[in-house]
Amino acid sequence: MKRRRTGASASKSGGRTTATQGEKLGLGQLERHLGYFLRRLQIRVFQDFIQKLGALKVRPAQYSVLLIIEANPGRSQAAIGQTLGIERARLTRLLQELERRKWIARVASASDARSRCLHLTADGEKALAKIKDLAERHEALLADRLGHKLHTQLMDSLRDFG
Amino acid sequence: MKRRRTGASASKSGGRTTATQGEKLGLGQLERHLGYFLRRLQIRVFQDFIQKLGALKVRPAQYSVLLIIEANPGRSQAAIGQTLGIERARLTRLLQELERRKWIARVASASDARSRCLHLTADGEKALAKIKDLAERHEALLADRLGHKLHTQLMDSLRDFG
DNA sequence: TATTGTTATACTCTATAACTATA
DNA sequence: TATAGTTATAGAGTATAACAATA
Repeated sequence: MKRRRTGASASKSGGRTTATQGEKLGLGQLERHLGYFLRRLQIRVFQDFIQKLGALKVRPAQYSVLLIIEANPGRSQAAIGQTLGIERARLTRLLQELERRKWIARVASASDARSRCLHLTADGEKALAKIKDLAERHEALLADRLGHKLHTQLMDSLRDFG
Repeated sequence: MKRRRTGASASKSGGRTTATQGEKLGLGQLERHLGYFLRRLQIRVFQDFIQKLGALKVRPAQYSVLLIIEANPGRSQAAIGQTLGIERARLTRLLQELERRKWIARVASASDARSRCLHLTADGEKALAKIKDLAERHEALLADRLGHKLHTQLMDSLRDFG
């Protein structure tokens, strides 16, 4: 018996009253939903990221925006929002925070007065170097935990759904 | 050319001024992070779930709690929270909503006066039957979109991380 | 008319802390 | 002292709507 899925292992006449410690319940139909397992793993991955990047106070969404700006300097907020699936109102606040920290600059577009072109500042590039270093360690740990084979396999499977 | 990953396809002298429509930027280092793809897919899956269950106003977290109660009637909030990784303060509010809808009942525990045992009501069982029906359609569509082979593969890979 | 970026509101979810009543 | 459940607060993320400036 490896795992107890349904058991009514009541704490009634049990030896100790250590209560509900370590008891795991059955998942029922939840066992059949990919979304559930996807969510659980995603939360674990993000929590590790947030913890590892905690010292620099960088959240996953901020990190993703910095990487996109680095890879596509001079593009508009609209383009970045569309790429990452971040709603423009949310992106505005997110970018304000990055600008407050002097990591990015928003310059008026020459071709469209409504647009603002996004760039990393020198400070931003320096900060991002550190951030990427920590992020790589995070990813390496994740690959270790999942097994490098599964890590690659999952990446390849999921990448085609962006 | 299927997808443009990095291109500097500026809208300067382009034929139309249809702007940023359909332009996708490169992901840069983001391409190497499993968490990113995990998150994107999870969001898509949940959005489809929420849309399909929208008529019944059931969110994924509520659904998961109903299924756990169904599979483990009479258990405490603490046990359910631990199983699903839902913090107890959050679970309290979530259960209050389900109780308000008469889908669950919380009865005082005989063995521990602090505890409340959770059960589905008759209404709750009826509602859950409908909900499960919609949830199965959601899962079937997901399997279709991912391909049944990949769907199974992902389930098997992710299940072992709960 | 449509789009860019901004502000504002509301709701969900997560993370805490503090409190009560029991154990 | 530790646990079960509750209340409250703060922050992130998501979903809207409305607005000004520009296309």
